[in-house]
Amino acid sequence: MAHWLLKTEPEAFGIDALARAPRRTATWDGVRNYQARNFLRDEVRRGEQAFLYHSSCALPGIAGIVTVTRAAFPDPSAFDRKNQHFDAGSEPAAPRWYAINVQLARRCARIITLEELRAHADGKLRGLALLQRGNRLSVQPVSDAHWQFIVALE
DNA sequence: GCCAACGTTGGC
DNA sequence: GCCAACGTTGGC
Repeated sequence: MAHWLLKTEPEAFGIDALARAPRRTATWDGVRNYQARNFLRDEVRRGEQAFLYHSSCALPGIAGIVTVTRAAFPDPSAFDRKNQHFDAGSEPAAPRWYAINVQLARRCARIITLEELRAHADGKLRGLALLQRGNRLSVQPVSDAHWQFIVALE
């Protein structure tokens, strides 16, 4: 099974909000980047796990692990005129954007910081998408080797 | 199809 | 708030 990394801004929806959600489950919606959309739509499978990464905050890093409980389905927020992610170009008959459902598997004992991950950028974490220069993807693949190494950092 | 302008992301 | 990097838009 593949592994993933999902970015979120904790002020918008972070691990605390997920922990409080019913069944600790939420719809991962609002992705409006085609490359990230393609990962969601074509590759992310039910039962796979992902790191939940906090960005644009005081301590950027991996905050926890989530399990995908529902594979891709048309992103409802794209159809909702009142939603900030509304996209008139996406229609139910031909959806442009996709969402998944995720459930919090567990919090990390501590935030595994971007700084710490970066310390291994030329070693065990060489090639990790998160560490690529200019990377902005909100859905990223994580290799098995990288996954195991990062889990062990905790 | 090119590419400049613009908007967004996200670390610092 | 700054700014580098990237994606998207739109004129041509």
